[in-house]
Amino acid sequence: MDAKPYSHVIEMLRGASLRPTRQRIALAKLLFDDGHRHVTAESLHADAQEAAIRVSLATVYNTLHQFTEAGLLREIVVDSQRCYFDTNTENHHHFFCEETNSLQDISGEDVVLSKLPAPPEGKTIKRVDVVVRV
Amino acid sequence: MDAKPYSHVIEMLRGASLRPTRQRIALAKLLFDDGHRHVTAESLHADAQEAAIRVSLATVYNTLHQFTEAGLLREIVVDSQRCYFDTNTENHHHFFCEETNSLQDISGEDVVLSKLPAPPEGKTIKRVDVVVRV
DNA sequence: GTGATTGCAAATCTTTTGCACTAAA
DNA sequence: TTTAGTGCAAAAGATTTGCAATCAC
Repeated sequence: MDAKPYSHVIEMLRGASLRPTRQRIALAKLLFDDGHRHVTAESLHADAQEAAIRVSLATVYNTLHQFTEAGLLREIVVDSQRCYFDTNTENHHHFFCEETNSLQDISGEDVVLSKLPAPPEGKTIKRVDVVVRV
Repeated sequence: MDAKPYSHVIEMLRGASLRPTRQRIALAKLLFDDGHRHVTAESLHADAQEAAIRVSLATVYNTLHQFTEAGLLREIVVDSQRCYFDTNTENHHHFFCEETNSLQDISGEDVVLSKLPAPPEGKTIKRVDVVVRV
């Protein structure tokens, strides 16, 4: 497997006004170099350890939240005990297997909501999340 | 406001093979006597304190889970930091206001999913949850 | 150099657990 | 009496925070 260059993640970070530090670059490469991923802070920290990247768990948490605020990641709520983050930020939904605690993307086109109620007075719909529990 | 009798919650508990103890009866009355409610363990514990019901937080947690297993409550996942429980166990969905952390029911008929993908190999759909974030 | 970022350890918050005590049957 | 249920305090697990050390610019 070819190691990809650093330039593209550095660009991405600069674009998000995030200083391209060693830790952020390494985590961004883990997250974005191999197609879409679903991670938790713990799992990404473990991946980093395995890849011999020295980064603390606190920094992983901070980084995941900064990336999410910058729109590079999306937080998925499927379990009230753990935060999941998705590198796919397009309109889409999820299968969640409660047995293995694993997520699988459902493309936006494969779910059609043909009826939806109006939001409560004075509110605007920010997002509609569909979770199919299997 | 008329105090309702105890008999109906005692029946309900017996029906669920749960011994009708003082604490369970009191919590069941708080939960089911006034229409549908959305609670967290903390909020129900606070309600109990206010109603001068002596019950520990651990018992509130245990009770909420027992009620959920018995099908009297349903757990709703909208926030990865906290568990919410809904006294409405019918097919329905939710608005979730991220500003106030409050839930509002959407009746089952008001959401129509006209397209849904097939579940992954060997899996069965257990439930489809739609959360409209406002 | 200067201010942003990091690491660590401690703190926080929600939830669970172990065990002696109490109460329903 | 017998066994399920409860309370408390301690433990556990996820996440956040404070602050000194380090790094990007």
